[in-house]
Amino acid sequence: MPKAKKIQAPTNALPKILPSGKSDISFFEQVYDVVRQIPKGRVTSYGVIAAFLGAKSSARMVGWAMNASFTVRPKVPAHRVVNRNGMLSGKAHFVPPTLMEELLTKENIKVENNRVVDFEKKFWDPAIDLNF
DNA sequence: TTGTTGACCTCTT
DNA sequence: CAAGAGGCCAACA
Repeated sequence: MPKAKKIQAPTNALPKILPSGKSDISFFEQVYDVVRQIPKGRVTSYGVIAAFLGAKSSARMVGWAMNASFTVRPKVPAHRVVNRNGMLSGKAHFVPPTLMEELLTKENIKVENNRVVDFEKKFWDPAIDLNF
């Protein structure tokens, strides 16, 4: 389960402007920006974030971003991100593994069987409250 | 440099 | 309805 692997923040985690002027900031950094703005007491999913950033099929990358999020500052509320079904798939990656559930509980989000209760009500869509 | 591995999602059998 | 496969792309061995 928790392999306790050390993961470094992506080398291109900082805003980066390419000579071609094509790309502005890295995918990872965009993910962090979105996650940081998740309102307290709300949750969202990997896929939605990916889709919001224009990488619909890159939900896995959001997962990787979360994996490295612990090494990134300012801190990212990774516990507010769950999978499509509202399940705490990343729970095992927290230290301790119970931390994710605890943090959510503190924010009035009930968790049962590794799943967020009333997920649809707590769900937060970046496309709604965020204007890019 | 190539191959494997994901905190996922969706479409297809 | 359940299970499998493909796709995405960065990090690692």
